[in-house]
Amino acid sequence: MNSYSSETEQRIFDSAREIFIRDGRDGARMEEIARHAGINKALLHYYFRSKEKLYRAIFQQEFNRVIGDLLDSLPLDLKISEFLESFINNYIDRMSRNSHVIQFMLWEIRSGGENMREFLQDLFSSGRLNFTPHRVIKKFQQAMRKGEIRKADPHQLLLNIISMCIYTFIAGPIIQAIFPEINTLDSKFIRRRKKEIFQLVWNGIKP
Amino acid sequence: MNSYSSETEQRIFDSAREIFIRDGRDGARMEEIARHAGINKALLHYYFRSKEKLYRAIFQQEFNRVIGDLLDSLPLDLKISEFLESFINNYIDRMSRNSHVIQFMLWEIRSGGENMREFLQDLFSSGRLNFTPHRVIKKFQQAMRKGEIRKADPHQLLLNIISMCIYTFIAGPIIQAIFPEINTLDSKFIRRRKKEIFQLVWNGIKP
DNA sequence: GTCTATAAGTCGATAGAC
DNA sequence: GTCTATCGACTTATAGAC
Repeated sequence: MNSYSSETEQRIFDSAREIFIRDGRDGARMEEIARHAGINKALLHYYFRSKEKLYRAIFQQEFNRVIGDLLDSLPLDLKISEFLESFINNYIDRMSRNSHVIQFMLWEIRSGGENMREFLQDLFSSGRLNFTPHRVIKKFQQAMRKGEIRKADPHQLLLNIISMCIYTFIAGPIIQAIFPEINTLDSKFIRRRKKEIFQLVWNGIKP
Repeated sequence: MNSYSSETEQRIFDSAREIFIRDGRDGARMEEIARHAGINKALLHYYFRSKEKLYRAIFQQEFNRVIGDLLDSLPLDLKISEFLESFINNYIDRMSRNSHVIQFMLWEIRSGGENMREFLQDLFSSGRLNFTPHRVIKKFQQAMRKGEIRKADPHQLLLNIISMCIYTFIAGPIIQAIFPEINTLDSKFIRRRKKEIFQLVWNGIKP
């Protein structure tokens, strides 16, 4: 996987990732990426022909890492309540680890999202995921048929759960501006978040 | 309120808003704003001394409009189930009307969020809101004491509701990439969204 | 592969005429 | 108030030496 043709290329990648995530596609400066990597601008263009190409490379790598990490290895054969709890815990843990990258990707979404669409296509069609949103939908539908949970729109249910898991990591600073006593990255807050989301969901859909 | 010293100033504002929201602070170009307003760069600097000042003016205006619109005029004296339904319906309606602005503000949040903190402070201390997050928290606490809803962490409950109301408008393009059959801005989807959020919440917390 | 130097172009801002 | 013209700083990208 992460085998680069040289150590320099790896250093460029690391620097570019950090600076693109911090400043965005337009705010990032090639000179700063070079300086941070301990080289100069010319060498940057020797490895990646343009800023755009470098950006796309970084974006794709981060996208696959985060989304892959997110969708991979979640046990679909658990009974529904345990599955939900496991799903929520997993999702929140992975989000809290990647909150800065999430916001970086949101910016990309805004500028059309063609990159995201393309990369998602790649990821789903690659077959290297044992876990896709569509399988979760099917699991919900099965549980509803068996009467293990109330009948509801399975897509809306999934969106509800994902919304609750992800939003505090997107809007952290604004939440803290309104409620100064909350620190959205604090481990205590995160633990409570998992518990309260699961309780609301489970009470909301159990038969 | 919206009384500008001239029609030109108004045209500048309209153009700047559109382009800042579309391209962000760094991506926006003064020349394009000028051209779009039917004037030239020099006149832009005649009215607003710098790009930064123009940006701040736009941001503050949009921020106050959206947040004010959001927090204003929500009946706190309804009984809790009706209040929740009204809150969710209101929130989603206002979000769907302002989804592009929301994403614009999220980008601002990322770059530190000092602007947001400052403007929020202004808004809450101005006293011109009859509705604040803290009052919602108090309403939840009251309802819990009276046994009208289950006991839970009121901050977490509010975050849960807001998350569900807002997330689909932030992540629209990625949701559509995964589920092509969903259009997050379609009025049918929005109506179903309101219904399913309320049902999950109410089933989740009713006594 | 890595560097210095600089081309080529863009952008924010201003001077100065009307 | 509005324009043309241009400055000066910055940015991406490349040429060419080593």
